[in-house]
Amino acid sequence: MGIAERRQREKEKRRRAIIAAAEKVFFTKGIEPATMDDVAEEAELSKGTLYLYFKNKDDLLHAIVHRGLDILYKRFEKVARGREPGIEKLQAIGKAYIGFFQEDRNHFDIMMHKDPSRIELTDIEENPNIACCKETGDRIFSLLVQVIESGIKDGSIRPDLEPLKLSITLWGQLSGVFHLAAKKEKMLKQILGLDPEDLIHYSLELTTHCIENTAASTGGRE
Amino acid sequence: MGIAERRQREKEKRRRAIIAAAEKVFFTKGIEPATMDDVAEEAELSKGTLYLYFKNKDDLLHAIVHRGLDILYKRFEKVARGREPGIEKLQAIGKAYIGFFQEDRNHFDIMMHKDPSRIELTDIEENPNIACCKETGDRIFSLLVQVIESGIKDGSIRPDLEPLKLSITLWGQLSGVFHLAAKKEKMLKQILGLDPEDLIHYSLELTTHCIENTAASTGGRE
DNA sequence: CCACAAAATGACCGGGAGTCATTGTTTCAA
DNA sequence: TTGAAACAATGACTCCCGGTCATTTTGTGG
Repeated sequence: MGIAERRQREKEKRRRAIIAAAEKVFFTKGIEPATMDDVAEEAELSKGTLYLYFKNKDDLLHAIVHRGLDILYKRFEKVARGREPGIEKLQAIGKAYIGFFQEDRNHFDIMMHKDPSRIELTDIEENPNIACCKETGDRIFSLLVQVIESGIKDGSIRPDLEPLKLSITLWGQLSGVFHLAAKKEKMLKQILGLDPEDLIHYSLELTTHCIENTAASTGGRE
Repeated sequence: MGIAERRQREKEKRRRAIIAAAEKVFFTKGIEPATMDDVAEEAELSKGTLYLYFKNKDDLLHAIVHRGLDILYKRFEKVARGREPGIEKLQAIGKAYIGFFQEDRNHFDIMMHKDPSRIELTDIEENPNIACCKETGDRIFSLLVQVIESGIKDGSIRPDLEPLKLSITLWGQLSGVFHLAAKKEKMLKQILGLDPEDLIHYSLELTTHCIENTAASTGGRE
């Protein structure tokens, strides 16, 4: 009885096709100027059909944000797998974020515009898509917590720091600098003569310096 | 010839009255749900009149953001005046931000929703209100730069840090944590059992520890 | 009292988000 | 083969809201 399953697959496929069309439209026209009719045309569907797959424009946007978060998470995961000291993995995660910023600017911008921190508990029950988006956000947090814990264990990170609090703080701080760098890009460059990426690196160094365990008695690896 | 001047004053007064009405409406209904008709009714004016004083809804919002920034700046200025070491003034600025967060949550929320970093060079020439908003933002930055410079001079802040870069980084980091704390308030409390304000304090401590000059040879003041 | 300007008005327009009655398509039992 | 039930797609339509502009009201000076 594979009919139901086939239908399910086709539905999933169409859903992805709509997201792909929406990305194309949102990326080129910008979020607010882009209309649902635009997306419908790009997807070669009627507008009404879009609303069979997504609750509203916002929901569609969240699906894109979710894809972005997923891509970002995969970048993080890749560099956090190795056996390096925790502090180096944290740095690598920062660099991975910069890579995402440089190479997938479209997703980055949409994520900044409609950032994942919007997602609140109350929404989750009403909206499965958002809930799934939340999961990815949580996955990022727990990855950070793991890395920090491993860093404390291997002595590369100050042992007096609380992994959970620290991971949230780091995430908030880094996002803030990215946000600033992205939104004030022109201003930074033209008025202050600063390179946004340079600023992010600066922020990373500052933070790293601040959490690394300088009093490590185990005479350093390497 | 005081007629032109009086007219000018009256215009200014009406402008402020509209902003006051808009604050009332935006604060209670929320930014997107609130309509220009709502504001017009609250201000006891016709909708058309609003557009004699503000270019559009966004412009009106910026006026409110500007007021918020101004209030915040004044708080900063108050605590940055004294003769304390630079590092302590920086901490005090952080605390002042927390005070603003607690006591003027409405402005805070609007500033987070439509953050000042939106303001780009290109807009400035077309829109005097935005330009004036930018000024307040710059005032905050230059205050930070001053405090950092004073801190380096008095030996309380690491001398190898670049005041301009640092001030922007700190501002970005702090805003990021505030943003997270505000937007994920429920999630932090309910799932992780963390108090948002606690988190901000944590972030502040972390950063302070990171920029203070521990190698100060001058055996500490006090 | 008129003429002119400045200020205010609100009916109106355009456009986009979201709906829903209708139409088209697939499945399957009789 | 057919017809009816479930499922999927449609697009004309409604509603709402930001923004406009021809018209009216108010204030000023001769």
